[in-house]
Amino acid sequence: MESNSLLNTSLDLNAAPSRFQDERSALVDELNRVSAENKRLTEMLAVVSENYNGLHSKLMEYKIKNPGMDNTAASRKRKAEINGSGSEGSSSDEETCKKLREEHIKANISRVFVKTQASDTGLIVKDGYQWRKYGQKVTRDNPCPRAYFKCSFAPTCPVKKRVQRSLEDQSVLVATYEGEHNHPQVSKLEMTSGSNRYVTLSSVPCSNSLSSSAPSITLDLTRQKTSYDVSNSSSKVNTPEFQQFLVEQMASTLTKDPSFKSALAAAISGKFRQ
DNA sequence: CGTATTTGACCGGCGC
DNA sequence: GCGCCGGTCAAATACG
Repeated sequence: MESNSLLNTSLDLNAAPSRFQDERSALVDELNRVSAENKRLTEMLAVVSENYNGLHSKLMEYKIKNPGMDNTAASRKRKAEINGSGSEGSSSDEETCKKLREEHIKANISRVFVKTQASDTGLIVKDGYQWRKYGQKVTRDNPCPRAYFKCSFAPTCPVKKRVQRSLEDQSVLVATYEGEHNHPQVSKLEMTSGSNRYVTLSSVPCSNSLSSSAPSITLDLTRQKTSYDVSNSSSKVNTPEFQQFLVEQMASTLTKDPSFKSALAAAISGKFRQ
Protein backbone atom coordinates (compact mmCIF):
# COMPACT_ATOMS: atom_id res chain seq x y z
CA MET A 1 0.00 0.00 0.00
CA GLU A 2 2.95 2.21 0.71
CA SER A 3 4.39 1.48 -2.71
CA ASN A 4 1.04 2.36 -4.17
CA SER A 5 1.20 5.96 -2.93
CA LEU A 6 4.82 6.22 -3.91
CA LEU A 7 4.02 5.14 -7.44
CA ASN A 8 1.18 7.65 -7.63
CA THR A 9 3.40 10.50 -6.40
CA SER A 10 6.05 9.84 -9.02
CA LEU A 11 3.28 9.57 -11.57
CA ASP A 12 2.07 13.12 -10.85
CA LEU A 13 5.53 14.60 -10.88
CA ASN A 14 6.44 13.10 -14.21
CA ALA A 15 3.15 14.04 -15.85
CA ALA A 16 3.31 10.85 -17.91
CA PRO A 17 1.17 10.30 -21.02
CA SER A 18 -2.27 8.81 -20.40
CA ARG A 19 -1.39 5.45 -21.96
CA PHE A 20 1.50 5.08 -19.56
CA GLN A 21 -0.75 6.23 -16.72
CA ASP A 22 -3.31 3.55 -17.58
CA GLU A 23 -0.59 0.96 -17.68
CA ARG A 24 0.66 2.03 -14.27
CA SER A 25 -2.75 2.06 -12.67
CA ALA A 26 -3.40 -1.39 -14.11
CA LEU A 27 -0.14 -2.60 -12.62
CA VAL A 28 -0.99 -1.01 -9.28
CA ASP A 29 -4.37 -2.73 -9.34
CA GLU A 30 -2.67 -6.00 -10.15
CA LEU A 31 -0.18 -5.39 -7.36
CA ASN A 32 -2.97 -4.81 -4.87
CA ARG A 33 -4.78 -7.90 -6.05
CA VAL A 34 -1.76 -10.19 -5.76
CA SER A 35 -0.87 -8.64 -2.41
CA ALA A 36 -4.31 -9.59 -1.13
CA GLU A 37 -4.01 -13.04 -2.67
CA ASN A 38 -0.57 -13.51 -1.19
CA LYS A 39 -1.82 -12.46 2.22
CA ARG A 40 -4.74 -14.86 1.96
CA LEU A 41 -2.46 -17.74 0.93
CA THR A 42 -0.01 -16.94 3.72
CA GLU A 43 -2.85 -17.05 6.22
CA MET A 44 -4.08 -20.34 4.76
CA LEU A 45 -0.59 -21.80 4.96
CA ALA A 46 -0.24 -20.68 8.55
CA VAL A 47 -3.53 -22.37 9.43
CA VAL A 48 -2.53 -25.58 7.62
CA SER A 49 0.88 -25.56 9.33
CA GLU A 50 -0.73 -25.00 12.70
CA ASN A 51 -3.18 -27.85 12.13
CA TYR A 52 -0.40 -30.11 10.94
CA ASN A 53 1.81 -29.37 13.93
CA GLY A 54 -1.09 -30.00 16.27
CA LEU A 55 -1.98 -33.29 14.60
CA HIS A 56 1.65 -34.33 14.43
CA SER A 57 2.28 -33.74 18.12
CA LYS A 58 -0.93 -35.61 18.97
CA LEU A 59 0.15 -38.50 16.73
CA MET A 60 3.55 -38.62 18.40
CA GLU A 61 1.92 -38.61 21.83
CA TYR A 62 -0.37 -41.42 20.72
CA LYS A 63 2.53 -43.42 19.28
CA ILE A 64 4.49 -43.09 22.51
CA LYS A 65 1.47 -44.21 24.54
CA ASN A 66 0.55 -47.04 22.13
CA PRO A 67 3.68 -48.51 20.58
CA GLY A 68 2.81 -51.10 17.93
CA MET A 69 -0.60 -49.59 17.15
CA ASP A 70 0.70 -48.14 13.89
CA ASN A 71 -0.88 -50.09 11.03
CA THR A 72 1.03 -48.66 8.07
CA ALA A 73 2.76 -50.98 5.61
CA ALA A 74 6.17 -49.65 6.64
CA SER A 75 5.58 -50.54 10.25
CA ARG A 76 4.38 -54.07 9.62
CA LYS A 77 7.94 -55.28 9.40
CA ARG A 78 8.84 -53.47 12.60
CA LYS A 79 5.80 -54.99 14.29
CA ALA A 80 6.84 -58.46 13.21
CA GLU A 81 10.32 -57.78 14.55
CA ILE A 82 8.92 -56.65 17.89
CA ASN A 83 6.64 -59.69 18.08
CA GLY A 84 9.43 -62.01 17.04
CA SER A 85 11.87 -60.75 19.62
CA GLY A 86 9.09 -60.75 22.19
CA SER A 87 8.23 -64.40 21.71
CA GLU A 88 11.86 -65.47 21.71
CA GLY A 89 12.87 -63.05 24.42
CA SER A 90 16.51 -63.69 23.58
CA SER A 91 17.61 -60.73 21.49
CA SER A 92 20.87 -59.29 22.73
CA ASP A 93 21.47 -55.65 23.69
CA GLU A 94 23.63 -55.25 20.61
CA GLU A 95 20.79 -56.38 18.35
CA THR A 96 18.36 -54.10 20.14
CA CYS A 97 20.68 -51.14 19.66
CA LYS A 98 21.06 -51.97 15.98
CA LYS A 99 17.30 -52.21 15.56
CA LEU A 100 16.82 -48.92 17.35
CA ARG A 101 19.36 -47.28 15.07
CA GLU A 102 17.61 -48.69 12.01
CA GLU A 103 14.27 -47.50 13.34
CA HIS A 104 15.72 -44.06 13.95
CA ILE A 105 16.90 -43.88 10.33
CA LYS A 106 13.53 -45.09 9.09
CA ALA A 107 11.76 -42.54 11.26
CA ASN A 108 13.70 -39.75 9.57
CA ILE A 109 11.96 -40.15 6.24
CA SER A 110 11.01 -37.02 4.43
CA ARG A 111 9.38 -36.51 1.07
CA VAL A 112 10.15 -33.56 -1.16
CA PHE A 113 8.16 -32.56 -4.23
CA VAL A 114 10.32 -30.93 -6.86
CA LYS A 115 8.88 -29.19 -9.88
CA THR A 116 11.07 -29.57 -12.96
CA GLN A 117 10.85 -28.17 -16.44
CA ALA A 118 8.76 -30.22 -18.84
CA SER A 119 11.78 -30.88 -21.05
CA ASP A 120 13.77 -32.23 -18.14
CA THR A 121 13.56 -36.01 -18.31
CA GLY A 122 16.25 -36.82 -15.77
CA LEU A 123 15.76 -38.03 -12.21
CA ILE A 124 18.28 -35.69 -10.64
CA VAL A 125 17.29 -33.54 -7.68
CA LYS A 126 19.96 -31.02 -6.76
CA ASP A 127 19.72 -30.58 -3.01
CA GLY A 128 23.22 -29.53 -2.09
CA TYR A 129 24.44 -33.04 -1.35
CA GLN A 130 26.39 -35.41 -3.56
CA TRP A 131 24.68 -38.67 -4.45
CA ARG A 132 25.74 -41.92 -6.09
CA LYS A 133 23.11 -43.80 -8.03
CA TYR A 134 23.06 -47.50 -7.24
CA GLY A 135 19.89 -48.73 -8.85
CA GLN A 136 16.78 -48.05 -10.87
CA LYS A 137 13.53 -49.95 -10.88
CA VAL A 138 10.11 -49.72 -12.44
CA THR A 139 7.54 -50.16 -9.71
CA ARG A 140 4.04 -51.51 -10.01
CA ASP A 141 2.16 -48.42 -8.91
CA ASN A 142 4.01 -46.00 -11.21
CA PRO A 143 5.21 -46.63 -14.81
CA CYS A 144 7.99 -44.08 -14.34
CA PRO A 145 11.22 -45.67 -13.12
CA ARG A 146 12.35 -45.07 -9.56
CA ALA A 147 16.01 -44.20 -9.04
CA TYR A 148 17.91 -45.17 -5.90
CA PHE A 149 20.71 -42.97 -4.56
CA LYS A 150 23.16 -43.25 -1.69
CA CYS A 151 25.03 -40.33 -0.22
CA SER A 152 28.54 -40.15 -1.69
CA PHE A 153 29.90 -40.18 1.87
CA ALA A 154 28.47 -43.69 2.42
CA PRO A 155 29.08 -45.77 4.47
CA THR A 156 30.05 -42.91 6.80
CA CYS A 157 26.78 -41.17 5.94
CA PRO A 158 23.85 -43.62 5.83
CA VAL A 159 21.41 -41.35 3.97
CA LYS A 160 19.55 -42.75 0.98
CA LYS A 161 17.07 -41.20 -1.37
CA ARG A 162 14.58 -42.46 -3.93
CA VAL A 163 13.49 -40.27 -6.81
CA GLN A 164 10.42 -40.95 -8.92
CA ARG A 165 8.16 -38.87 -11.11
CA SER A 166 4.78 -38.13 -9.64
CA LEU A 167 1.96 -40.25 -11.02
CA GLU A 168 -0.39 -37.25 -11.19
CA ASP A 169 2.01 -34.70 -12.64
CA GLN A 170 5.03 -36.12 -14.43
CA SER A 171 6.83 -32.79 -14.29
CA VAL A 172 6.99 -33.19 -10.52
CA LEU A 173 9.75 -35.32 -9.04
CA VAL A 174 9.10 -36.96 -5.69
CA ALA A 175 12.30 -37.41 -3.71
CA THR A 176 12.09 -39.56 -0.60
CA TYR A 177 14.96 -39.07 1.83
CA GLU A 178 15.82 -41.71 4.40
CA GLY A 179 18.00 -40.77 7.33
CA GLU A 180 19.93 -37.66 8.28
CA HIS A 181 23.23 -36.42 6.90
CA ASN A 182 26.06 -36.41 9.43
CA HIS A 183 28.11 -33.94 7.40
CA PRO A 184 27.59 -30.49 5.90
CA GLN A 185 26.26 -29.93 2.41
CA VAL A 186 28.81 -30.38 -0.35
CA SER A 187 27.67 -27.39 -2.35
CA LYS A 188 24.94 -24.87 -1.70
CA LEU A 189 25.63 -23.48 -5.14
CA GLU A 190 24.10 -26.55 -6.73
CA MET A 191 20.81 -25.75 -5.09
CA THR A 192 20.38 -22.45 -6.85
CA SER A 193 22.36 -22.67 -10.03
CA GLY A 194 22.69 -25.04 -12.93
CA SER A 195 20.70 -25.87 -16.02
CA ASN A 196 17.64 -26.94 -14.09
CA ARG A 197 15.45 -24.45 -12.32
CA TYR A 198 13.59 -26.13 -9.53
CA VAL A 199 10.77 -25.13 -7.30
CA THR A 200 10.87 -27.19 -4.16
CA LEU A 201 7.22 -27.20 -3.35
CA SER A 202 7.10 -28.87 -0.02
CA SER A 203 8.90 -31.16 2.29
CA VAL A 204 6.91 -33.62 4.30
CA PRO A 205 9.19 -34.83 7.03
CA CYS A 206 8.00 -37.40 9.50
CA SER A 207 10.87 -37.47 11.92
CA ASN A 208 10.19 -37.74 15.60
CA SER A 209 11.68 -34.35 16.26
CA LEU A 210 9.05 -31.67 16.13
CA SER A 211 11.51 -28.90 15.46
CA SER A 212 12.64 -30.55 12.23
CA SER A 213 9.11 -31.26 11.15
CA ALA A 214 8.16 -27.66 10.64
CA PRO A 215 6.74 -27.30 7.13
CA SER A 216 8.86 -25.49 4.63
CA ILE A 217 8.29 -24.11 1.18
CA THR A 218 11.39 -23.19 -0.75
CA LEU A 219 11.11 -21.28 -3.95
CA ASP A 220 13.90 -21.14 -6.46
CA LEU A 221 13.50 -17.69 -7.88
CA THR A 222 15.79 -18.30 -10.82
CA ARG A 223 12.74 -19.69 -12.55
CA GLN A 224 11.17 -16.27 -12.68
CA LYS A 225 13.83 -14.92 -14.98
CA THR A 226 12.04 -16.57 -17.87
CA SER A 227 8.93 -14.51 -17.22
CA TYR A 228 10.39 -11.34 -15.80
CA ASP A 229 13.66 -10.53 -17.44
CA VAL A 230 15.23 -7.72 -15.45
CA SER A 231 18.71 -7.94 -16.92
CA ASN A 232 18.29 -4.76 -18.97
CA SER A 233 16.92 -2.58 -16.20
CA SER A 234 19.52 -2.82 -13.51
CA SER A 235 18.93 0.77 -12.45
CA LYS A 236 15.34 -0.01 -11.51
CA VAL A 237 15.81 -3.36 -9.77
CA ASN A 238 17.26 -1.85 -6.63
CA THR A 239 14.22 0.29 -5.89
CA PRO A 240 11.97 -1.09 -3.13
CA GLU A 241 8.92 -0.64 -5.34
CA PHE A 242 10.34 -2.78 -8.09
CA GLN A 243 11.58 -5.41 -5.67
CA GLN A 244 8.16 -5.64 -4.09
CA PHE A 245 6.62 -5.76 -7.53
CA LEU A 246 8.90 -8.67 -8.41
CA VAL A 247 8.05 -10.53 -5.23
CA GLU A 248 4.35 -10.02 -5.79
CA GLN A 249 4.56 -11.09 -9.42
CA MET A 250 6.47 -14.21 -8.46
CA ALA A 251 3.89 -15.07 -5.83
CA SER A 252 1.13 -14.40 -8.31
CA THR A 253 2.70 -16.62 -10.97
CA LEU A 254 3.11 -19.47 -8.51
CA THR A 255 -0.44 -19.25 -7.25
CA LYS A 256 -1.74 -19.25 -10.81
CA ASP A 257 0.37 -22.29 -11.76
CA PRO A 258 -1.96 -25.34 -11.75
CA SER A 259 0.92 -27.75 -11.18
CA PHE A 260 2.00 -25.73 -8.16
CA LYS A 261 -1.51 -25.92 -6.80
CA SER A 262 -1.76 -29.67 -7.40
CA ALA A 263 1.64 -30.28 -5.83
CA LEU A 264 0.74 -28.10 -2.86
CA ALA A 265 -2.51 -30.02 -2.48
CA ALA A 266 -0.59 -33.30 -2.65
CA ALA A 267 1.87 -32.08 -0.04
CA ILE A 268 -0.89 -30.94 2.30
CA SER A 269 -2.86 -34.17 1.88
CA GLY A 270 0.41 -36.01 2.52
CA LYS A 271 0.79 -34.18 5.79
CA PHE A 272 -2.74 -35.08 6.83
CA ARG A 273 -2.29 -38.72 5.90
CA GLN A 274 0.75 -38.84 8.17
C1' DC B 1 42.75 -44.98 -16.03
C1' DG B 2 39.69 -43.77 -12.40
C1' DT B 3 35.04 -42.74 -11.42
C1' DA B 4 30.14 -42.68 -12.20
C1' DT B 5 26.17 -44.78 -14.24
C1' DT B 6 23.49 -48.53 -16.15
C1' DT B 7 21.15 -52.72 -15.84
C1' DG B 8 20.31 -57.59 -15.15
C1' DA B 9 20.78 -60.75 -11.26
C1' DC B 10 19.96 -61.68 -6.78
C1' DC B 11 17.83 -61.49 -2.12
C1' DG B 12 14.45 -61.13 1.46
C1' DG B 13 9.77 -59.97 2.92
C1' DC B 14 5.07 -60.68 2.26
C1' DG B 15 0.61 -62.55 0.75
C1' DC B 16 -1.78 -66.42 -0.92
C1' DG C 1 6.13 -73.52 -0.73
C1' DC C 2 5.69 -70.39 -4.43
C1' DG C 3 5.40 -66.22 -6.86
C1' DC C 4 5.46 -61.27 -6.72
C1' DC C 5 7.65 -57.11 -5.63
C1' DG C 6 10.81 -53.60 -3.90
C1' DG C 7 15.46 -52.89 -2.78
C1' DT C 8 20.38 -53.81 -3.42
C1' DC C 9 24.53 -55.68 -5.56
C1' DA C 10 27.99 -55.86 -8.86
C1' DA C 11 29.74 -56.57 -13.54
C1' DA C 12 29.66 -54.09 -17.72
C1' DT C 13 29.79 -49.85 -19.84
C1' DA C 14 30.29 -44.87 -20.51
C1' DC C 15 32.63 -40.80 -19.76
C1' DG C 16 36.06 -37.22 -18.68
